[in-house]
Amino acid sequence: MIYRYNSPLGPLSYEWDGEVCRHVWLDIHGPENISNDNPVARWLDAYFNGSCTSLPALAEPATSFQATMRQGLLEIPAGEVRTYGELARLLHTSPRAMGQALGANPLPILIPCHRVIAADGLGGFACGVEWKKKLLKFERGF
DNA sequence: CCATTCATAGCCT
DNA sequence: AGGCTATGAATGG
Repeated sequence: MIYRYNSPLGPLSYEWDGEVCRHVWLDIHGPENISNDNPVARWLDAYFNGSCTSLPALAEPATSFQATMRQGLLEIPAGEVRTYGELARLLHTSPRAMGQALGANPLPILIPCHRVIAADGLGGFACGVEWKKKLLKFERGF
């Protein structure tokens, strides 16, 4: 089931199948099903409140590399950022592959891919850099 | 200092 | 298999 969540930064959608969260979209994706009675909504409530709670159950990563990347991303504390190059060295891969893998990440925000920026600037964001800017500004505010 | 080029690794068709 | 990146470092003007 696809749900809608109205965050202070704008509307977003996510798919919760009762067991795990499968997708997150940073726009209005499907029909407008508002529900606060699932782990994803509760996590989002906490997140936009500035507090950290344990993540809801997430769908298994498609590849082992994505699993590694997810692990690496979760190491980044809120409000901090890493560059693609730093993460690439950390995960023993190349910066280019990082961008590719991050762009393929189906779970933005939950997996904090917005905390990864280019060495000399913001870098890109699959759902629009506006979201990335807003998220980083929001996290810096705390 | 700005523009262009290339190496690089994982993803998609 | 080939092309495509949400890069980064090196090179040339």
